[in-house]
Amino acid sequence: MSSIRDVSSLAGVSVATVSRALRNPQQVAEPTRTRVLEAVEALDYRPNQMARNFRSRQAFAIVVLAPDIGNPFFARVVRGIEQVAQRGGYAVLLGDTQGSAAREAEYLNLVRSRQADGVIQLSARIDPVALGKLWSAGSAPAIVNACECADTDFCPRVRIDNVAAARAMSEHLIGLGHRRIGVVTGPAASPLTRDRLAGHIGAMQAAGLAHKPALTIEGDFSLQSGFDAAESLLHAANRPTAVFCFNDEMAIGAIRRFKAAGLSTPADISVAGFDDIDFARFADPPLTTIAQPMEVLGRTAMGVLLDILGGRRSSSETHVLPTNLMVRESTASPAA
Amino acid sequence: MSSIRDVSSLAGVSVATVSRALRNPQQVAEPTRTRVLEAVEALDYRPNQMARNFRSRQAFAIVVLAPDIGNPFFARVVRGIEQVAQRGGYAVLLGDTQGSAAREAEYLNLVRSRQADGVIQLSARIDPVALGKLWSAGSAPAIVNACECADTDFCPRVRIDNVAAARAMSEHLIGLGHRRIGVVTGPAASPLTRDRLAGHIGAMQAAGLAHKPALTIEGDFSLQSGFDAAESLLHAANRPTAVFCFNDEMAIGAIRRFKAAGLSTPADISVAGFDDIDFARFADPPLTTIAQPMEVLGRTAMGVLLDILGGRRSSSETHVLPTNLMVRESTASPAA
DNA sequence: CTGAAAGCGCTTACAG
DNA sequence: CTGAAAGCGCTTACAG
Repeated sequence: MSSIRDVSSLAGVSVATVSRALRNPQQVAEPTRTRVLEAVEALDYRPNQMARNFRSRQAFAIVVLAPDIGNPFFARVVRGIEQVAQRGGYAVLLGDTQGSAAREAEYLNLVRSRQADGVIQLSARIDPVALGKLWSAGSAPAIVNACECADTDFCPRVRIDNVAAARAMSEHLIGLGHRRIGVVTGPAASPLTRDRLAGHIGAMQAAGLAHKPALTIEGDFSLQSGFDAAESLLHAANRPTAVFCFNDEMAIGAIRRFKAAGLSTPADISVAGFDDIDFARFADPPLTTIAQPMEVLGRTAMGVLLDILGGRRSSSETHVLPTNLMVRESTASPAA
Repeated sequence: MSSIRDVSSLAGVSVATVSRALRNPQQVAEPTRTRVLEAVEALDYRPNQMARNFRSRQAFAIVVLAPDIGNPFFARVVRGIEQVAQRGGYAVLLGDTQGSAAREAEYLNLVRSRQADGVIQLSARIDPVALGKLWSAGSAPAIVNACECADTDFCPRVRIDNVAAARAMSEHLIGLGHRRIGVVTGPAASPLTRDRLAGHIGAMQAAGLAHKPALTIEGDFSLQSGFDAAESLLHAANRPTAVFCFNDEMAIGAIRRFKAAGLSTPADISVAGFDDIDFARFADPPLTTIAQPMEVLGRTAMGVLLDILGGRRSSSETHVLPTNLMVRESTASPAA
C-alpha cells in the first residue's frame, strides 16, 4: 500500500504539501494540487487513518454500551446512533454488555486506551461520575446517557418522561373502567421501573384507587418473564382485569400465557405494553402501548455527543423526547 | 495522561524497558520489572492503544456489515460475533448498511483506511472478489461471508444448508397433507430466496406435487411484507392451505393478516416460518419454524476471521451449521 | 505557496 | 538484561 511518501515523490513535492493538498486544498496552488491529486489517483493512495488518528489524538470512534442488542428497542436506538455517527465521521463500536460488569469494564477500557473518543451509555448501571474519571483532568468527559438514565446531571441525558408516559397509560386503563390493574415491571433496580411505577401509582391515586403491591410482578423485559409474570397474576387472589407491562415483549409474553389459560385479550383481560417495537403492531391482538421515538433517541444522543466531541457543548442538559399513547386492540373495558 | 516516557523516567529505565516489562515481562529482570510496574501503578499509566496499533499496523477492530441490526436474527448473529471478538481482543465496528450501497462503501473504507483489519459480511450483496481488492497484494484478505452467502469460494463462508432446511419444512407441510402450499420468499435477488425456494420445490416434486408460481409471493423479510403477502394469497384463485414464509417476521405478519380475514391458524391455514427468533415461540399460535443457530453462526464466523487475522488459516472452507425443524402449533393438517 | 523538521507514543532490531 | 536509535505515516508550526 502506498504511503504519503510515495505520493510526494511521484508528484515531486514534499509530504507536507501532499498532506495539505488533501486536507486543506485551498492552501496549495492549483497546479501543485492537481499534480498531487493525479499522483494520489495513480497510486490509488488512501491516507492511513490510523496514523492520522494517532497524530491528531482522536480515534473517531465511539462506543455504545447497550444492555442487549438482541432487544429490538435497543437495536433501533443503536441504529439511530449509527446514522448520525456515520454522517459525523465516527465509527461505532458495539458494546453489548449483556448485563456483565466485566464486559462493561472491558468496553470502557476502549476509551481509557484511547481507542474510542466517547461513550453513549444506554443504561444507568455505571455511575457516570466514575465514568468521567476515564477522561484526564483538563478535558470534558464525552459521555451521554440515554434511554435508561441515572439521577445525576453529571452528563447530558436523552430520555423520555417515563413517569408521565406510564401515567398516561394507566389513565387510559382506568378510563376504560379498570379498577384492579396488574403491573409487570422491569428489574427493581432500574430507574425505568421506578419511574414508570411512580407514574402508574400516581394515576391510580388520582383516581382514588389503591395500588396493590400483590399485583406488581418484577420482570426482566424478556418475553419469557412476561409469560411467567402472567402466570403469577393468574394465581393472584383477586385477578386483575388489566395488566400494564413495562415493555412490549413482556406484554406479548403475558398475552400468550393468558391465552393458554383460556383468557382472551382484551375480552377477559386487557394487556398494555411500552416501547412500540414493530412486533407490537403485529401482535395478536395489536398492542396498546407507549410509542418511544427510538431512532430519534439514538440520533439525539449521538448529536449531543458529537457536539461535546467538537467542543461545541459541554453543559449537561437533559433532552426529554415526546412519547405517544398508541391505543390498539389489546385493551378494552372490563367485562361487566 | 501519562505516557511511556513518564513511566520510564519515574522508574529510572528506558522506554524500551517499560515497553518490554509490559509486553514481554519475562524479558526483563525481576527487580527492574517491579520498579516499572510500580511506576505504572503510581501514574495510573495506560498504554496508548492507538500508538500501539499504529506501530504494529493492526487496528484490532473488525467491521460487520449487517443489512439491518433491527432484525432480531442479525442482532443475535452480531451478538455471537461480538462475544468471540471481545475474547480475541478485537472491537467490532457496527456497519448497519440498511441496504444502502453508499453506506456499505463507506464502511468498507474503514478497512481501506486501515481502521479495521477484517470484515464479516452478513449478506451476499458485495462481490467478495471486489472486496478482496481492499487488501494489498501480499496479504490475505480477511473476509468472511456468513448467513447469506455468495456463490464463490473466494472467502470462507459460514452458513446453514438452506436448501435442505427448506426442504425439511416443506416435507413437514406435505406430510401433514397439504397440497397447495403458498410461499413468501425474501427478495428475489437473494441467494437465500433461491436456495430455500429450491428446497421447497424439490420437496414438492418429490411428492409429485406441482409448485405454483402464482402462490409464490416476494417479501422483504419484514412483518409488513408478510402481512401484505398474506393479503395477496387471500385473493389467489385457489387459496393455499399452508404458507411457508422464509422468515419468522413474515410468518407473524401473515398470521395477523389471515386472522383479520377471519382465517385462524392452523385450523384454516397453516403458516410456517424460518429462523426461530424469540418471538416465534411466543407468537400466537407458537410458530413452526426452522431453528438457525444464530449465535453459533456469529461465533463461528468470528472464529474463522480470528484465524485468518492470526495467520492460522487462509483457505476458503465453508462451514455448514445444522438447523432444526421446530414443530409447534402454527401448522396442522388441512381441514377436510 | 512550499519545504525541512519535529513529534505524536509506541515497538523492535541492534548493540553492548 | 538493558539502552540508544530508528521508524511506523501522518500533521503542523516555523521559516523562507
